[in-house]
Amino acid sequence: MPNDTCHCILLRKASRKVSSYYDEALAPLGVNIGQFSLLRNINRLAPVSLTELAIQVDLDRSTVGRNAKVLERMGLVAIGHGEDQREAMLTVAPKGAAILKQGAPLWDGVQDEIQARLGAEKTRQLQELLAAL
Amino acid sequence: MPNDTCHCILLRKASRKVSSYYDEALAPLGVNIGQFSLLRNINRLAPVSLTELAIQVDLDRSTVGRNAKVLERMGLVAIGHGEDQREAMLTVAPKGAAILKQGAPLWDGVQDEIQARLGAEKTRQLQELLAAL
DNA sequence: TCGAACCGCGGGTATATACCCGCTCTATGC
DNA sequence: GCATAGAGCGGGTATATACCCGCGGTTCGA
Repeated sequence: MPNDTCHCILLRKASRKVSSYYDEALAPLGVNIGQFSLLRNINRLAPVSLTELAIQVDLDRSTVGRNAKVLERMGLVAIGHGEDQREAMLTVAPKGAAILKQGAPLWDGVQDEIQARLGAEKTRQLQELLAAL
Repeated sequence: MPNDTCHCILLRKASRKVSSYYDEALAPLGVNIGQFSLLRNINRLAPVSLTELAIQVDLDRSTVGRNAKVLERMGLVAIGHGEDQREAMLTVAPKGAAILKQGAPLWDGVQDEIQARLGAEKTRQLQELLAAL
């Protein structure tokens, strides 16, 4: 099996490449796809603790904590405390809600573009394969 | 389109997950899949400059430079100079060759495991889809 | 009620990744 | 031969990501 069919390396390449598509589209808003997606998840689950959010997005808790802190510095997310004093509860700030609204069509654009390029059937295949890995 | 069908986020998740499979398999050698793959590419192209290697592996030159420096610290790669005094020429050190030899069956194992799980047809589909992105 | 187990986080450390800037070396035109 | 343009790198900065450790808050059993 030749080196350039390594599933992992191909996946990583594709991941970097596709991420850059979304990053470019979202660049006018000053956020990247990782930040935008995290913001969406915070919005969906708010108020949510770091631990719960990390589980939901399938990332390490410390990673989510650091990424959330960047969003907080940007003024997109508020980090407060829950009843349990240990918990850092995340909510979307007004500025973050604005980004979500402005970003939605930009995100849709890239999404549609990719689906148009692949076609409906292959798009479905891709979703299925990625879930199966 | 629901949030959890974002092509980008799914790709990133799959990429992290699959990377961890390879990382686990290679852990006994003290290298991760990124390092192992880079080492393979250096071996394939040696002697090779940073710029050329970066083009081949589709990564930023500075990224390749930093990753190569880690491999050098590990004693797996030698970084010398070409005729052009500006060029950093990379070659695989003996210790790196040993890692390549020991790692090959470990890498094959994960590769086979994934293919067995997906089946031949879906494996082919995956390769095709990732290339089309 | 009080100590022990347990849970949630922050921060340290390390790699991965990209963009940009500045330095140095090379090549080219005059 | 020399000045200038261009190429190759290193390093700064910033985010992304994971693992581990220690601190502090909670809870529960004795």
